[in-house]
Amino acid sequence: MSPEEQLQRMRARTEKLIGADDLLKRLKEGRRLRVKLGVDPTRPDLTFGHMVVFQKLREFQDLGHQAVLIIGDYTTRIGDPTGKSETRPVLSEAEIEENAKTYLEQAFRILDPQKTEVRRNSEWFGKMSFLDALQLSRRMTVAQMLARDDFAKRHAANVPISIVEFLYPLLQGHDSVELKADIEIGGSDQLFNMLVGRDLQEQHGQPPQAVLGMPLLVGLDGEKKMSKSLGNYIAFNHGAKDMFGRIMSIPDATMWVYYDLLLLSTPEELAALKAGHPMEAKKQLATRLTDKFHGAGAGAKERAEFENVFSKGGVRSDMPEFAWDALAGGAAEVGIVDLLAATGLFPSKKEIRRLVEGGAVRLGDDKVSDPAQKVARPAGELVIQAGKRTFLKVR
RNA sequence: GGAAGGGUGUCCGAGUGGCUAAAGGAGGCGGACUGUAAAUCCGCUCAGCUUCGCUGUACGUGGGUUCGAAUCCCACCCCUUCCA
Repeated sequence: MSPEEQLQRMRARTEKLIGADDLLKRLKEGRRLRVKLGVDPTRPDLTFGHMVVFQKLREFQDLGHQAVLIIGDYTTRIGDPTGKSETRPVLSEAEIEENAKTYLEQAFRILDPQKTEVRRNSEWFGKMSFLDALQLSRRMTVAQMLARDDFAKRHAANVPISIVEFLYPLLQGHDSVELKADIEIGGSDQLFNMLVGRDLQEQHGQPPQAVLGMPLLVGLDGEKKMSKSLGNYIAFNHGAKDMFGRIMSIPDATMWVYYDLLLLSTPEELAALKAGHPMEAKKQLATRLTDKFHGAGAGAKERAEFENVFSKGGVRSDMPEFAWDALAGGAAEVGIVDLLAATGLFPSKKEIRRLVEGGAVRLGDDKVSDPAQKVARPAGELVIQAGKRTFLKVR
């Protein structure tokens, strides 16, 4: 593929590409680019938001470039303030290590492990002295930091900004120096940090990396950025049922974004889908994404379940089962609230009571609305539904 | 170091001695409608119990005043602003 064509590919679906001319030059030299992508193992799950950026990295791999996946095990101990209104909680080393492990496992569902260089930034930061850190910190000014949008906002709103937060972009930037990155990929909210990498590289006499900002994936609510802390996310690790279900719950407008950024659909494909019924398009979206993470066929199975449960008002075929004796302690009958509480599927008895009073609970085909209702030991098996999506079986 | 303001439930935000488990909004959950979308309407939204009620916990932390405190007093912790 010609350098120009490669650049074209790299550019697809990006929000911003800085340093494109220079990048083209390197491509023309036939260089194998070192493509950096950093993730902070702050939480155990990767979400579909990460998928956008991982898929871009995968594209680079497919073009024959060197992917460098950097696990921010050291930086996580500081906490990236990006997009946050407050400082992140500090994780213990063990938690970070645990998260890092699952991150890799998940990342390789998208990336080609054979073509991925995995690094941890504790490799170099762990060796740095405090003096080294001070030297690093003198490379940027407060005014430069305050140019970053979220810092500026917080500052204006009198929301505290800790000094370590100022250090974060420098650390991320220093990673690029250590890795001699040719290009860094990140969400568009990472632009500032990635640009710091350019500055630092230049100060170290390295050619500055290109910076590629990917659009931020919108979450399930269709409005805010997908993030674990907002709860509006889909994780790589979600079970097929949850994954399918969550996708089905997104607003219609959002599904086109998902088609584009997650399935990399062509404009023609999108046009065809838009011509049909949105429900059908959404089912296909959910099916294809579920297949991607749970294997071919998983999506179709969930689709069938979904249609049975929600379109036909049926019950799920695979619901958790409980033994009556385990729940009721051998009693012949027990209150509905106690019965459900014993399953451990609900946060509190109050919550169950509310569900019952709100008419959300069904015993078999019968709606229960009295929390005092007793349930007798079922002769065979008894299906209980609480709310739209919680089913369980007692036998 | 000095001065002033502030810390309330998932979040935002009222509340300055009892009627406050704490207005209002957002979010969430549930119901109706439906395409588990959107829009709309309704209900719920700390926990436990022997549940038309009772009890426990909750307004930064710890004490105190009071029959009674988120509200008053003291100490401490934290945040913000201005001055140095």
